[in-house]
Amino acid sequence: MYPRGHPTLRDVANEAGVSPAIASRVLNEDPKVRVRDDTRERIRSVATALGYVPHSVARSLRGARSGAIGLVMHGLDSPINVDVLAGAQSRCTRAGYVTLLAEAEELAENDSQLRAFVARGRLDGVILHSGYGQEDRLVEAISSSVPAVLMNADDEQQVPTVRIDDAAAGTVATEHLLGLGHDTITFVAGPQRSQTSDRRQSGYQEALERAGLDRHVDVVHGGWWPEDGAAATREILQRERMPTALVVVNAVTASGVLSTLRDASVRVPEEISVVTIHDSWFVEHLAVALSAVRLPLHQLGSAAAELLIEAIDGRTSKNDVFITEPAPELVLRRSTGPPPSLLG
Amino acid sequence: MYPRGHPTLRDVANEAGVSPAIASRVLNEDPKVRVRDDTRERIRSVATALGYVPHSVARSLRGARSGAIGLVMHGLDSPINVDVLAGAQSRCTRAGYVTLLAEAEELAENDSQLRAFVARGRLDGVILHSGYGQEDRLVEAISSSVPAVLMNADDEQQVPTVRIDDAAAGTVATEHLLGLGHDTITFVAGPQRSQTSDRRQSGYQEALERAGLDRHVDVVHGGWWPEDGAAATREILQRERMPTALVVVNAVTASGVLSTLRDASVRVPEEISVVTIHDSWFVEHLAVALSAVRLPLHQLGSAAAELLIEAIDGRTSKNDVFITEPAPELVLRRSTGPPPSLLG
DNA sequence: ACCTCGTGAACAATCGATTTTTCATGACAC
DNA sequence: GTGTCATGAAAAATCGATTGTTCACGAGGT
Repeated sequence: MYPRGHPTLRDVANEAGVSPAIASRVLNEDPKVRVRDDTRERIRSVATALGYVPHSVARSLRGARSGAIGLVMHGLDSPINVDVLAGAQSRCTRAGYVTLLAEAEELAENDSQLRAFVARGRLDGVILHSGYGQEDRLVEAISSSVPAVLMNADDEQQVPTVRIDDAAAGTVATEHLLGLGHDTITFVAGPQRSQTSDRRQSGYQEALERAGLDRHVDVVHGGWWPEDGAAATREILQRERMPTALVVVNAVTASGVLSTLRDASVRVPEEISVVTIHDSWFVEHLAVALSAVRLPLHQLGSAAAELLIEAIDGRTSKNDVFITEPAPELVLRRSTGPPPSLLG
Repeated sequence: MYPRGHPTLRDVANEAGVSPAIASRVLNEDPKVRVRDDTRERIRSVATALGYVPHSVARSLRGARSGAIGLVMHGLDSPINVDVLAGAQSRCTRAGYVTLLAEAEELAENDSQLRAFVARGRLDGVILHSGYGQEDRLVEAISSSVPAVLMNADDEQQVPTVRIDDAAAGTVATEHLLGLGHDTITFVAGPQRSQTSDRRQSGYQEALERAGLDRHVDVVHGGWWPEDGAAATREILQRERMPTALVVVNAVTASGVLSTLRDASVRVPEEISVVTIHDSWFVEHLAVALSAVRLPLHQLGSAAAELLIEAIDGRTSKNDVFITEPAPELVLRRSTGPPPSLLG
C-alpha cells in the first residue's frame, strides 16, 4: 500500500501528455517558463487527481539541499534543555525545515551514529547544544562536515555561537538577596568544568564585589541534577556557620536543594533564602515556591536556528549572537526573604 | 569548504583506478563480489585518504530506504512525554536510524509542514504519540503515506498501537488509598476527551467497585497541566464534604494539586492524601514528596520503535502491543497516609 | 590450436526530480 | 516563397550511489 504505486512526476507527465520537464516547472511554479494555460491546468489537475507528492530524496539529490536541520542536544531529561530544544525546533519548522534530533553524548560515543547523522546530503546544518564541556571532538567532527551553530558554548570557538547572559542572571539573583539584607550568600554551582556555571558564578562574584563583600564569596560545586543540589546542601548543612542565602545555578539543581532543606527541617525563607536561575513550570510547585531568574531559553534555541538558517541561505552571517533582550529578570516567589538577623 | 570538493564515489574509484561499481561493492563489503586483495586494499585506503563519506541522499534514492524515522510528539513541555520520546529516540538510534522530530499540534494545523514531513522518501516510518484525542485526520494523513505505529492511542485503530496498562495504574493508586482506609476518594482526571485519562479512571472505578464502594465514585475533570490540577483542587476545596484522598491522573497535574493544597493550608497527608500516576524526577521535590505509580514510559517509546522497525523490515508484525511488564508499581513517599478519621 | 570456464572488473541502467539545451511549429516580414 | 522570430514543449544531462549484466583475460582441458 505505502510505497507501491506512488505516482512519480513521470506518471503525472504521461497522464497529462507532457514531458516530466514541463510538469516539474508547472508544479513548482517556475516563473521563467512559458506554458499554455490549458496545459498548465491539465498538469495541475492530473497531479492532484493522482495524489502526486514530490519525492523529497530525489529532489534533494538534484538540488543539493535536504531541507533538514540537525539538533544535537544534551540531557533532555531536564526541562531546561527541552525549552531550548523547543525554541530551536519550532523556528526550524516555521522556516520549512524538518528537524533531526540526536543526543550529544550518544553521538560522541558512537562513531557510526555520528556518521549516519552527518552523512553527506542529509543535513543542511546542525544546531549543537554545548556548554557541557569536553565536547571539542564532537564539535569538530560535526562542524567540519556541515554548517553548524553552537548554543551556549565556551568563549573561544571556531563555530558561530549563540549565548545568553548567564553572568547577568547570576548578578540579578545575587543582588536580589543583597537587597534583602543578606551578606553570607553561597553559590551552589554546577560541575567543575562547566562554563555555563562559571559564567553564572562570575555574575554572583561580581555582585558581591560591587557590594564590597568579595571576602564572602563562597562556592560549593554540585551539578545539574537534584541529587547534586541535595549533596551540596548536605555539605552546607554540616557547617558551623551556615550562609543565610543560596544562589543555585539551575532550577533542577535547586529542586534537590529545597527538598533537602525541607527534610532537614530548615525553614525557607525564614532560616535560609534560596534563589535560582531558570524559571520553569515546576519551580512554583517545589517544596517551597521558588524565586527564580528568568532566562530566555526558548529564544536561545530560536536565535540559534535563525543564525543557522541565515548561514545556510548565505545571508549575512554575523559570527556570534549574544542575547540580551529580554534581560534576565527575577520572578519573585516564596523562597526568598530577609535574613534571620533582620527578622528580629 | 563544506559541500565543495566533497569526494564522491567516482572520485575514489578514479583515484584507485577502478570503476565506481567495484568501489561501491568493496566499501559496502558486498560478499558476492570477487576482488583481488590488493585492489580491495587500494580502494579502501584511497577512500580513507580522501575522507570519503557516502552521500546518504543518493544512497536512499537508489535503495528506497532513508534510514530515518519520524517521531511525532505531543507536549514536550511535559517531562512525562519527554520520557516517551527518549525511549523511542534511543531505540531508533541504536537500530541505526536517525530520528526526525515533529510536534503533533503543529503538524495537524499546518499542512505544508505535514507535507514536508511525510514527503515521499524522507521517512521509513513514523511513531505517532497519541492519546490526546481529536487527531484522526493526522493519523490518517500520516499512516496513509508511510508505515506508522501509534503510542497510547484509542482502542479501535487501523494502525498498530502500543499501549501501557493505564487501567492497572489507576487501580494500583486507588487500592493503595483503600488499603490505608480511605473510602471517599476523588479522581482528578485529564481532559474530557482523553482516552488515556479514561483508562486510568476506569482502573480507579474498578478498584472502588471491587471494594464495594461504587457509590463513592467521584470524578473531577482537569487536564494535563499544573493549572488544571489547581483548578480541580479549588473546586474540590469548595465542597461541603471534601474527599479524604485524591488520585491524580498525571504527575504534572498533581504538582498543581499539591501546591494549591499547600496554599490553602490543607495538610498532606494528614487532612488529605494524594497519589498520582507517573513517577518522574520532580515528584519527590514537590510541595510534598509525592507517592506515585511508576509506569514504563521509556519502554512505551522503545516498544513502539521496536514494532515499527520490525514492520519496516517486513518481519512478523504483530498488530498491537500491550506492555504489562514491568507492572505499574507504587513508589511510596510522603503524600499518602491514613484518613483523618483513623488518625484519632 | 580450440573451446571452456573462472576470475576480476567494467558497463550501463536505475532511482525521481531538476535544469539546460534543443527542437518543432506557426506567424510574420521581406 | 524563403528567412526570422517567438512560442511551447520535448530531449537529454545531471545529482551520487547501487546492482544486474556483460566482458576481457588467462588457465586448464582435450
